[in-house]
This record gives sequence, C-alpha cells and structure tokens, in this order.
Amino acid sequence: MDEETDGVLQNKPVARELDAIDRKILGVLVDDATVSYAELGERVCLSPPAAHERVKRLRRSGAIRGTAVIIDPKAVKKPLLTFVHIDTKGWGKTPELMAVSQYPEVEEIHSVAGDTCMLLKVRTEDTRALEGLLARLYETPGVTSTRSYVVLSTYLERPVQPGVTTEWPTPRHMATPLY
Amino acid sequence: MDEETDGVLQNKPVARELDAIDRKILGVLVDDATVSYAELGERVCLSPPAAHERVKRLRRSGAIRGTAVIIDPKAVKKPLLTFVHIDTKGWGKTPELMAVSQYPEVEEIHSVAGDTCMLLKVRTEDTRALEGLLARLYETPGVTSTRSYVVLSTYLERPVQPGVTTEWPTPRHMATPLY
DNA sequence: TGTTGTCGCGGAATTTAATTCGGCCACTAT
DNA sequence: ATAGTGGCCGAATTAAATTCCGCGACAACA
Repeated sequence: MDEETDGVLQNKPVARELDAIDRKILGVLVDDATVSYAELGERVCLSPPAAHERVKRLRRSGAIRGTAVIIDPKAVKKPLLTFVHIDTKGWGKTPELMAVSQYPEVEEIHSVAGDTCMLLKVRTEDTRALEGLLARLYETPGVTSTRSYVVLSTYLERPVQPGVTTEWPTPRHMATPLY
Repeated sequence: MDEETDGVLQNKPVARELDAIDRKILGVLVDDATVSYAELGERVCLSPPAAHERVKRLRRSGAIRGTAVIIDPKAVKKPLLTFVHIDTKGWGKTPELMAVSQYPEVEEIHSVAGDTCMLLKVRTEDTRALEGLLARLYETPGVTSTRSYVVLSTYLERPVQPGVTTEWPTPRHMATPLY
C-alpha cells in the first residue's frame, strides 16, 4: 500500500540495473531505431509486446534519452570538423561561453582537465566559417587562447554503445591498484 | 525510356540540394525521430504522405544516415568521458590503430592536423578502465605519446544540426579574404 | 504560345505496426 | 504455505505507415 499514492503519474524513476536483454535491445536500437517491435522481439527472444514494454521502461528510466536521425554533415554543408581547445582566465566566465552553445555549428562543449579549460567540437562549412567562429571566441571575455585541431579524416564516429568495457589485465610493470 | 533499365534498384543517389522544408524536417527529426508523419507534416505544413515522401528521399539521398536511440552513458556504466590525443611515428601505422575501433569504449577516431596525429573520444566506467585502454594504446606499434583530456562536465552535446552557419562579419583588423 | 512530360502534393484506401488487455507463470517475502 | 509482484505471452483493438491515383504547377520544347 505504500506505492504511488500521490497520484498523477506512476512514472517512477525506474533506475534499475540493466540486464542482458536490456543491453541487447539497446544494441539493436543504437544500430537502427526504426525496427518494428516484432523484429526487435525476435532478435532478443521476446514477444512484440514484451519488447515494447522493455523499451518503454528504458525510456522512462532515462537509459534511452531519445531517438534522433543521424544527419550526414556534408549534406547540411558542414564538412569541416574541428576540435577547439580554449584556455580561460577564470572559471566564472563560463556563462559567457555558454552563449556559444546557441550557434548551430557548435556540437559539444566540455570542461576538461589538462592544460586547457574548455573543449569544443564544431562543424563548419569551410575554414572561412571556422575563422568566423574563432573570431567570436576571441571576443568572449575571459578567453586567453585557443588551439584548433582540424580533422583531416574521421575513421570512426558512432553513438554511445551499450557494450561493456573490455576487461584488461594490469600491465606487468604496474602494481595492483589499492582501490 | 532512358531511366533505370539496369533493373534491381531504382534507388538513384538523389543528391539534390536541400530546400527549406527539408531542413525543417531534419530539425524536427533530430530533436525527436519518433513523431508520426501526421505530426511531422503538420509542423512543416505538408500532408502526411508528402512528409513521408520527403523523409524517404532524405534517406535515399544519404542526408539521413539512419535513426538511433540516444543512450545515457551513465546508464551503461560509462560515466567517464575522455579525449585522447595520440602522436605516432608514421602514418602507415594507422591500420594497427584501427584495431582500437573494435573496443566499445571508443566512440570516435579522427586524424587531425596540429601537434598530434590522432584524436580519440572514449567513454569508460572509471579511471581504472581508462588506464587499461591507455595501456593498450601504448602497446600499439607506432604510438609515441598520448595526452588525455578528462572531461569534468559536459555543457552541450547534440547530434549534427541542420541549422545553417551564422554569417559573421570579417573582423575589423582583418582584410577581406581573397577567396 | 501551346504542348508534353515531370515532379511534388493531397485525399482516400489499404496494409502494417503500435498499443492495450487479460490471463498465466515464476519468484519473493511475509 | 500463500498472497503479492513482476514480467511474459496471445489475442484484440487502435493508430500509423504506406500505397494508390488524380490533380496542378512548372519546365523543356516544339
């Protein structure tokens, strides 16, 4: 009797551990989210409604954040991929940097440890457009320097994979970590 | 009578320019690819079959590469995001590096210009798993050094956007480019 | 300037898939 | 033991995808 008596929604944040079937489902849907529940069920040995129920649960729990089409960058005139490292004077200036997130050529903004403060992934039509973006960055208060890594070729690019991390033995020259 | 008489497939590589409606469609489907053609059509002022036809064309042309669910990295035990820069002795050693693409924790592999040769985006469960991956990298022939940028916070991360690049005036201190 | 072919669209019909429903079985905790 | 729970299946229902066909705009061409 202690369940969702608060009414409105029974969408409890189901944050359960994923089992093998869940990971299989994620593997299929990361490859192609347009498969029918019939085929999805067949691939993971479940009936269509059962597969549907699983996917619903994965969505509710947040394991599946959403579904999106993958666009060819060249098709939308953004063939040039660049990673931009930014050094800033202080951490408080990040709000100004966030304005950059409004530009459609900026795909990712990360705060990183290392000899740089921010890391941006940007796609532009050409070096001219990249220059424009960098000009905007230099005008941002707090930005002291930037380094750009222009991508020549992309050998692999894929969404987050459900696969588990491969176990690897501790290198022979290293001691077993304490924790 | 000069059309696809070669039979088999009439999937000609329709590589036409995208118009405004196509870009709107991409914008909707990048946000949420689960919308029905009825709603998609309504959002871009088209009938459901017309919207369907457009999307089919975008798929055939390759502008839409596929559809995928977006997985929460934390849900699959990969909360730690790291960008790894690799310097190599020669370019010929890349085939060896490609073996790395088999590991599920590696999401991207790029060849970049700048003071590094390769750039990897990897997601691991923890620093221990990252250490294991780096150990594997160091054992790869040709790898001379690596630098890791551990991501502390991610402020923006999204798929390729169809939005056009913002026009930006040439900075005052720069001359108009010749081409 | 008329004509013909093409292309994209809309409305209706049809097929297919998503979603709901009810009952069953295995497991758990009391 | 036993009531409760959760997940599954099969069938039924609802909703959406997909096909079909005719229309009108546009372009190439006579």
